[in-house]
Amino acid sequence: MNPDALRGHMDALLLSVVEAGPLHGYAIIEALQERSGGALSVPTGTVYPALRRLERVGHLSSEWATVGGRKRRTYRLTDSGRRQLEGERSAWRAFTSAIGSVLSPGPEAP
Amino acid sequence: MNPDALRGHMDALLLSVVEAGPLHGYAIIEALQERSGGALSVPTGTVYPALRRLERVGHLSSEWATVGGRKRRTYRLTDSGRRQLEGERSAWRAFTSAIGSVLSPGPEAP
DNA sequence: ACCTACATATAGAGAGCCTACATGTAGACT
DNA sequence: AGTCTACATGTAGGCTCTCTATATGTAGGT
Repeated sequence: MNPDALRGHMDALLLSVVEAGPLHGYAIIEALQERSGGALSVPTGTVYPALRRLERVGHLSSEWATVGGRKRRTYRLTDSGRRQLEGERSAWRAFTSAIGSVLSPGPEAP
Repeated sequence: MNPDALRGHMDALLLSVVEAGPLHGYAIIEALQERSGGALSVPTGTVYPALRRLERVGHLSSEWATVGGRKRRTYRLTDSGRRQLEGERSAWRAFTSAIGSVLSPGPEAP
């Protein structure tokens, strides 16, 4: 997967994964990989800063927890984040539709 | 359309538009807009450098022409570009599939 | 004279994703 | 005891692409 292709879609991915329930960073990375059938291997250096960014703008909130002697920062979707995710989903549909119509060869079926 | 979303998909778009036949930059911008139903308004400052880049790596070739007193640089898909376009299309399918499966809520249908 | 459409190009900014590196715990295996 | 892997978070710096803004010039209409 070309890294650049993910540009601008990372937010949607992260928000979508924490939608069902709170998750910590490491689990988010695993969930991303699992839900994409192994196609998405997003490095930690991408995910952790992105999560902080999403928290900074209010789409996520976080709290520390200690499980089995390990510290986890668990992220939760805020109301703002939920609205954002809705927007991201419709933007995604518009995006794929636009690119798809350019990429698909031949005349489109009416 | 969020500008960042196009990252890494510009090449596929440009190659796809010149697939049917040679076009010059300005016409490529119009074709992009038309074929996407108006969704894609890519600025000249994006397209012209991108076309030069694609020529530099060998996916496009260009030649100057003068039509109605105006100079045009007309781009044509090379063999390398044609192969690249094929790869871009399958990458696009993989990409939408991966993101889509993460974004779509609820359990997927088997 | 002025404005719009056509046509190409470059400089500089901005943002975000990646590679590497740094740090530390828990548990399994040798 | 020592080593290795999995778990877990984080930062610094680089890279590349897209965008904004600007520059330049022709053709044609009003």
